[in-house]
Amino acid sequence: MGATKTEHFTDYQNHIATLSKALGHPARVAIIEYLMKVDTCICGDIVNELPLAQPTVSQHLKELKNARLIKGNIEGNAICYCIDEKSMTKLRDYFANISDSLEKKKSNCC
Amino acid sequence: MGATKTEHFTDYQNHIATLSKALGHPARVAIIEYLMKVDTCICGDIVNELPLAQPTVSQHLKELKNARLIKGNIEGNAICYCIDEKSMTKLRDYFANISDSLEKKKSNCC
DNA sequence: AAACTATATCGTAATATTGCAATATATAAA
DNA sequence: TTTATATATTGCAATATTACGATATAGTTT
Repeated sequence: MGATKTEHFTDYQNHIATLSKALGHPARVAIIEYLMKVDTCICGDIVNELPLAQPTVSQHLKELKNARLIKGNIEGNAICYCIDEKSMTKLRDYFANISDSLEKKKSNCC
Repeated sequence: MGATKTEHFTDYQNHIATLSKALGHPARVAIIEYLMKVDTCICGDIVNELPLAQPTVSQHLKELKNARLIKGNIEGNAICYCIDEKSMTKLRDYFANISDSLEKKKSNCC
C-alpha cells in the first residue's frame, strides 16, 4: 500500500491527475505565477523569489517539468524555464468542459 | 521536514494548490467523471464503480469534500454526492486566465 | 587552470498519502 | 427489536512527498 493504483484507471484520468498533482503544492503554483509575471521566460532567480532552499526549488521545478507543465532550455550557464502552453490548455479545456456542462444541467439537487 | 510550508505562500496560492491536489489522484478524477456522467447526483454506488475498497473510496470522497470540490447531502440511509460548481468555476477561471495570457504573449522563447 | 556561478543530485529526516481489514455508526426494513 | 444496508472511522503497513545540507556537475570568467 501507499502506492497509487494507476493501472486501474484510464490514461486520461491518470494524465489529468498527474497535471493536477503537479500543481498541488503552493510553491509550484507560485513558480507558475512567477513565470507568468516575468512575461519573458527567466533564467534562474526563481530561487530568490521563493522562501525555500535551492535544492527544494530545484526539486519542485523537476516535478513541474516531469508533468510537462514547464519546459527548460539550457542557456549557457543557467537554465531558461517557461510554461508549457499545451498542458495549460489541456487543464483549461478539462475544467471548462466540466463547468459548462454543469451550467447547462443546472442540477440543483445539492 | 516533510510538511508543506503553507504559511509562506499567499491564500490564493494555497487555495489553488488545495484544489489541484484534491484532483491529483486518478481515483478522485474518476469520481468527478462519474458524478458528471450520472447527470443527477447519485447516492452511493461510487464504490462499485471504482477498483478500490469501500474505506478507500470513502477516504477519497472525504478529501474531495474537504477541498470543496464535491458536496454531500444525507439522503436517508445513503449520502448524495455531487460536484460543487463554484470550485470547478474557480479552476476553469484560473487556467483560462493563464492560457489566454500565454496566447496573447506568444512568448516563443522555449 | 583556478575561481566563480547556476543548477542538479544524494542522502536523510520528518511528515503525508494510499490502501485496506476490522469495526463503528446510523438509518431502513423486516 | 433484530437484521440488513450504507457510509465513516480506526489502526496500521507500505510508499510518497517535502525540505534541506552537503556535494556533484557543468559552463563562465578571470
